[in-house]
Amino acid sequence: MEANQVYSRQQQKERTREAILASALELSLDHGFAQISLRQVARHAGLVPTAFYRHFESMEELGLALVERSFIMLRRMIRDAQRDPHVFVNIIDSSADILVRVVKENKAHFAFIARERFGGQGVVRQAIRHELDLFVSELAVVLARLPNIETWTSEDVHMVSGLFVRNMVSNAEQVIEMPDDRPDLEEQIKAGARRQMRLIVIGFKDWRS
Amino acid sequence: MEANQVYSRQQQKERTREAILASALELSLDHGFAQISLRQVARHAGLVPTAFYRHFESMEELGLALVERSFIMLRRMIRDAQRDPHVFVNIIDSSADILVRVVKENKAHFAFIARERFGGQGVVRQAIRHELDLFVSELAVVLARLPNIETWTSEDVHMVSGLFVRNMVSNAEQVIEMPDDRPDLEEQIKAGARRQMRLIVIGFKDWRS
DNA sequence: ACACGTTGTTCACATCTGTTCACTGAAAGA
DNA sequence: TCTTTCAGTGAACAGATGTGAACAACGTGT
Repeated sequence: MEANQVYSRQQQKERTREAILASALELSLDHGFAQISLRQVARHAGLVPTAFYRHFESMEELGLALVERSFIMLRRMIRDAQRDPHVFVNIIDSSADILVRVVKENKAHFAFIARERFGGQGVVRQAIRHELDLFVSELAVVLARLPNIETWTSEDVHMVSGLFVRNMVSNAEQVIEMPDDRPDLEEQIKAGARRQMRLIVIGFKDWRS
Repeated sequence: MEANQVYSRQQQKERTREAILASALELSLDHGFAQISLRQVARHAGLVPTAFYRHFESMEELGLALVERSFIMLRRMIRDAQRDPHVFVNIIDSSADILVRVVKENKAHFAFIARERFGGQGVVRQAIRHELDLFVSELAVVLARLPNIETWTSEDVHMVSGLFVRNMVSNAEQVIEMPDDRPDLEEQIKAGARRQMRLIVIGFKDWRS
């Protein structure tokens, strides 16, 4: 190394580990995680292929680390959103805004989840499905406290939660696929998301069984 | 060839083309289309790698052929479903039944669409998105004639159509991922789909703007 | 009957892959 | 200060990959 005496051993190790993760995320944006090779990741991180093994046993382990990391990000986003004062005033409109903004900010992570949820190799895909199921359950707990919903059966609440998460994922997909030079589409996506949420919410008060 | 004098040249060509398409579809069920190689497809179809080029210029072209084929199947399914007398009696329940049945029957095609919709390489993914958009528009025309909806703006109808297609895709994904040895899950998926559709339909009559 | 065109084969090559092994240099610990 | 530890290197491998060129076999139109 040139002038890295500044960093301790642990710091340096953490640094290159970070570089590997970032490289994998960036490369999988273009080609999908399952398509990229160990050598590509190492090269992009400025490493020789064999050095990869000092940090991950295999590409699969790297993939699982990315899943974990992506969902940590997702949960932080939800937590922050719940603190936002705007969501009390108008849940639907602000949710759409927040979704679009956060997805744009963390495009690579969301794209990773969206793609590998189906495209990925066995274990990674399984991990994502598990995390998503968990996420539906967590949202169900939040929803259960809403005015029109507090009398519903837990099955019904779970269903609605699934409906919301599904639409969240789907809208996130749209934002990811949105070309950078078409900011008009952003408003269109938001409008669609709002409409969908409103329609679902309208059904709440007349729901039975 | 051993005893294939029975078949004309065109017939034989069509046969191996068919074999290539079927092989690609079958192989992509396990690993995803983007992961499989030209050589694997050729081998599985009983061909030498270079013979592949007599039928497709590249794997990408093969992928596009599979997209086309899968959506032809999807449209035929919708057309047949509309003829089914049960759908008049109870749209929601029979839709859920039909969806699960057809997806089970054409698992490979649906899995291909679901996976490559996001996991795939650029052109294939783009083709699928385009076909799906088209599909939403087609469904919108059908929906526009429904009792509560005929007064809506076309934008709103399009939105609802998107909501339905999205849920259809999502439920299809669940059916695909369903283990073969768990037929109890099937009823659960149907129940979920029914609930979701009902909730959305309930919103219809109170929808405005 | 014969020349042509087309499907599929055989051989070849350069490239990229994952993984192994022995190594080096410098930080960490004694 | 001397020794140990360990992140990163470099060369080497066996295998898979896409693709090109020459060639064989055989339906097809003349």
